Amino acid sequence: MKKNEQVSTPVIKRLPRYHRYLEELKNMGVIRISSKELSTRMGLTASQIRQDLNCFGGFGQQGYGYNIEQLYNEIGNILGLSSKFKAVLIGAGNLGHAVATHLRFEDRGFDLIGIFDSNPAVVGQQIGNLTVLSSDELEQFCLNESPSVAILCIPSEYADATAKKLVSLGIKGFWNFTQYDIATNYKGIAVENVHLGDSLMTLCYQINNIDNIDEETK
Amino acid sequence: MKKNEQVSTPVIKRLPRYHRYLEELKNMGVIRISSKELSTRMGLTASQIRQDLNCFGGFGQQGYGYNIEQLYNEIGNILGLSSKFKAVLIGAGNLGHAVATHLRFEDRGFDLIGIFDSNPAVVGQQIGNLTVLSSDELEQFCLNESPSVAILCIPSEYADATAKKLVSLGIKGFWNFTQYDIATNYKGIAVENVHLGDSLMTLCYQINNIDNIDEETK
DNA sequence: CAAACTTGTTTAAAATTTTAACAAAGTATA
DNA sequence: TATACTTTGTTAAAATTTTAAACAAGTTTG
Repeated sequence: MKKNEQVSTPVIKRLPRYHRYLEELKNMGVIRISSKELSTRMGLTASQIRQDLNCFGGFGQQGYGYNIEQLYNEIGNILGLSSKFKAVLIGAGNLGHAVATHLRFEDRGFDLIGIFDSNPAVVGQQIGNLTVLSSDELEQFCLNESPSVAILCIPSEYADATAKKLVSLGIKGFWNFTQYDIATNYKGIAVENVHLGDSLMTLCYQINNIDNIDEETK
Repeated sequence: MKKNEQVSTPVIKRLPRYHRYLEELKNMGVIRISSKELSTRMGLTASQIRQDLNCFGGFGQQGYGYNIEQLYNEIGNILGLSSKFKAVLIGAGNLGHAVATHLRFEDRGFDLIGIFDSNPAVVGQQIGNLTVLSSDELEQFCLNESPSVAILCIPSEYADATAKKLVSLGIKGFWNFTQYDIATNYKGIAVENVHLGDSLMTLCYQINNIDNIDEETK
């Protein structure tokens, strides 16, 4: 580790991407790579890669480049992927169900330990190795297990109240799939707002303006 | 409409958020709002809102502010939400299923007209008012229906080949839920990469660095 | 009519990204 | 071993983008 300064958000957001490319290279059996070659693969400049990595320390070697497995592990450490933050999923509808089964939480610093829904038709359902519990049990569950993260897959109108309640129960981070914006500058609370609807609208804009997009790339 | 210059990506990405807040205000029956009040609600500056909107024209009135319904409609027009781009969903696993049922495509410029999967156990399944078709039928379907958008909810290893094939079949935009990065500077192709895994890793970093996050907000 | 608002627009400041450059340290090779 | 080559870490500077501030001009309101 090197600097004590605040690392900028754009840099942080690029780390998972580096991690992905390095994982792929690792799986392909590649041993080492230079910032130059990685940059052409990723569509960045070598300079940016070196500068991003240098926010955290020097992981490469002059004349050699980066050892892929080592760099992969280093970035994993920076992201803290070996954490085991306990997570609860609130809302086990279609989306919640998919989120619970689709993401590899264990590889990304989380341990999904509880799923809750208010719909009696869903309560009791088995998802992965968890049984959906009633929302009525959420409070007691939090007192017992002290999860640190909540994944919100509930209707937007309940988001604000639910988030407030969860904060009072000790939740420290939200992965928010509702349309509601959870304030990102809440005291000591971490928030990732996903907002799939926004993404879809952005795509709509892009398609409507493809000519301009081309213009931009020139 | 006003300027011919290219509007920057961050501005575009904020439009759906404005749209959301205005929709909420509209539903609450509020008639008008000033950039000042909207800014405090959204946690932005009034200046930024006025400058963002001015990329597209002047929709307000001095001394009055903005008419909420009018501004809501204007932003909808800018985004092109009344388009009816034909969309196909590739991959009807948990995630694809959720995406198909959870998003209100009609309100966001799209019309989901086909769902495809290669798993025989899934083909024939009913999702909303659509029946899952076999991937073998995709090509013919595209030739018949000419969809302009593809939603990718398939394993990452098939993403590249599938995207290439779809482009050759006339697809103009991708909503990509795979881990693979679809090149965003492809000819005249629009891409929205969702990358839920990246988002989760970013959340992990944030929680591991909550102290620093607080520091940042000071 | 005058005071209070609030926009559209300009100008300035701040932050971020990109590019360039290069000494130092390693690798490869003869 | 010596020499040429590679490539990092780091600094500095330029370019771009984003954010904020400021204000004239037009509206509303009492």
